[in-house]
Amino acid sequence: MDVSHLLDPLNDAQRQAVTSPLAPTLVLAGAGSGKTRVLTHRVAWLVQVENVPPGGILAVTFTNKAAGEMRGRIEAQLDLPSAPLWVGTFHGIAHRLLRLHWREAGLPQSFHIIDAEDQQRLVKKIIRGMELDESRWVPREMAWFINAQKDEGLRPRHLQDEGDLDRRQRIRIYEAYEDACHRSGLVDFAELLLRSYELWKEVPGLVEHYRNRFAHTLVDEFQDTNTIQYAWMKALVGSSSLPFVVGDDDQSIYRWRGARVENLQQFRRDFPGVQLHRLEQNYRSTGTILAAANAIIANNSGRIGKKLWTSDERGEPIRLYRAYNERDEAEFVVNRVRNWVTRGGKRSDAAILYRSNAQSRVFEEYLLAARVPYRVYGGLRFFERAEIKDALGYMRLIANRDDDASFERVVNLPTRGIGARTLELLRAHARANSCSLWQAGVACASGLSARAASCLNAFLDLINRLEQDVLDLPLHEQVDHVIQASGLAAHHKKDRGDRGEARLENLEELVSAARGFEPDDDSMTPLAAFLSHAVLESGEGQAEEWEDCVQMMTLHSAKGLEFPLVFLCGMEDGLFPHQRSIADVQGLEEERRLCYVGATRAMRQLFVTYAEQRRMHGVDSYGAPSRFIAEIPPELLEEVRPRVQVSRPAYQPWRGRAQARPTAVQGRSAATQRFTDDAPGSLRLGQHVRHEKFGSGVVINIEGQGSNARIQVNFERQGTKWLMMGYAKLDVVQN
DNA sequence: CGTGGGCGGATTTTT
DNA sequence: TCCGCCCACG
Repeated sequence: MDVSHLLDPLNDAQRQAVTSPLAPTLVLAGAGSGKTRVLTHRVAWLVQVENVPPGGILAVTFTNKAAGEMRGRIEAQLDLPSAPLWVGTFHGIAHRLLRLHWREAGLPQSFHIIDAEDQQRLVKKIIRGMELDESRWVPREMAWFINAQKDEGLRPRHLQDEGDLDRRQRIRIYEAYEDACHRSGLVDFAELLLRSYELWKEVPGLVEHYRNRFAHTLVDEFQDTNTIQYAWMKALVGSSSLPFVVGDDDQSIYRWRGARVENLQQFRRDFPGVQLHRLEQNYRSTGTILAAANAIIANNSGRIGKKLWTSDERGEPIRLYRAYNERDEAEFVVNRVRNWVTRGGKRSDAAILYRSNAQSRVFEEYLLAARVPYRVYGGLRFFERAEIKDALGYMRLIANRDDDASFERVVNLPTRGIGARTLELLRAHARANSCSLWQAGVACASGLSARAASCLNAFLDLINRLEQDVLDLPLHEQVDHVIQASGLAAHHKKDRGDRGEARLENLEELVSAARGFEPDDDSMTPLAAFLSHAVLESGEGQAEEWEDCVQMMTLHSAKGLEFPLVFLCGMEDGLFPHQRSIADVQGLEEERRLCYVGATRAMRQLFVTYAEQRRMHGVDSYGAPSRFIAEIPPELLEEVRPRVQVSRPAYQPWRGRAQARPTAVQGRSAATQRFTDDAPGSLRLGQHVRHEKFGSGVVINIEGQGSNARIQVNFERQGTKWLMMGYAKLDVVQN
């Protein structure tokens, strides 16, 4: 068979990896080195050259997006439907296994998946049920604890209190949580993985069956696997199936949620004779950007080792901007974006990256003021919105009356006279009889006041009736009917204004989502399949109209993306690297990897900015420039400094000795200092000025324009004052 | 049962 | 500073 179409588009290293002999294989794939291409071509190679039937291949990723992309590219590559291949996320595949083997897994056939929010609510409910102090046993932290145990493969019975009373209590909460999940048939995300791992371990013959079926297991982003995912893969692969894993230890940024970079090294130990390939040629960035990224990451210890190179030109230097404060930083970035657009660039080619979400606000304000369209990634996603979860709550209750979380969610939404008193009674009854709230409702209807009883009965009847109404309807009509008949639609319609309207639109969008939904698993009802889909696939991009806009996101969410123009903002010690990660080496190295990820997002031009002063949580703080800046070789950097210039002739530059500010990069002065045209030609924030009466100070705010503008100056001796531009006699201090 | 004010807490995020 | 949560009040 002619395989030239398969191999021609590959470079040497990629070709080596794709055609790797049938042995355990590890591909170290640097940023932008064509990792996905290698994975998809490997699948095609296995099918077309090694004659592996597509059904014998399992490909695992972390995100639905990556899974979708891989599936699409495999289909294009093979030119046949990829249905027989199992391509999915760890969670999606675990889910599929549990649906197929629910009995062996000890789950009810109708088990439901709960998302992180549901989980936290449930944990909170349990803590309350145990009459524990919620400020001491913080639900969020307890949920975290439970997930961390599950990620390590640990059940309560595996845990010892070690004589520690706190720990003992945490284990009890974990136990109580497990009981509750069991009673209601609920499965959280970590449980999907752990349960399917236990399936391998405890059901005789099952893992052998899958081992035989999947002769090849491919794993993407291997550096992100946690303990249980690694153990799961290892158990599946056994000694007869062949693993092909791709990852980059330098891009491991999820240690804090259980990811183990060590799994890469562990893989080499666990599978002797591993074929190791390195993809080091980068097709994304300029030489300068790569040199900087390489230099930064070289400061980490214990790397497997890898050095990116490119045949691309050196390109522009990395530009460093030292802002006076976060507003100045935002203004600079916005000006640069406008500049880019003026010169014909697309807004969507520009990305503003930052360490934490809170930083987006200032950028948003300035982009808004400059009327530059933007999009912030990382808000609530479609299926996480309250109104959507309410509607799904009804659907879930229809599918499973014992789903307490959904019961509580919708029992009084819209309000129908079932208040806290009634609910407390039901909870007590449910607790006493170890039954669900629904069962408690059926049982205690008589023990309530006539009024409460009739309200409650009306609700029980409503749910029963909805189930009947919906029985023979196609999925989207089921959803529509429930939204209407439950009163949810009317409830939001009452709320005049943007918010209610937006919620109604989202509910309509839910109906469309249901209309477009294609179940991929016929062991479930379409409704059950849709509900699982809604939890596992949180709906990124749902109902998002696409416009050419500036992209804003955290460094974490930028992983895997690329942009011609990138701004790495807020590069200050304490913010990035984050204060909470600075103390230990591991934490700091992860921050450094994050910096590496950020830098390697840039294709043509990288800007690095930091603010000398930053207002956070209402307090001003003064951070030193990020230590990562100093790790960039100075010859790659060019410091951008605003031209110190006054727009109005009224301001006479003060002819004193220039106040030298410390150079941006500590201990280095090689960064080329050049005055550029960034200042809009007026007094800028951070400008040192002198007033004949108040003395010297610093401009900290500017409002308005022209002679009507007001400026706020922080005077050394007099404190802050607002001054009218037109009247104040200010001298600019050259600095 | 719904709202407003006081309080505490405030990396990073997918599934 | 700002957001979300809880409780007290109308």
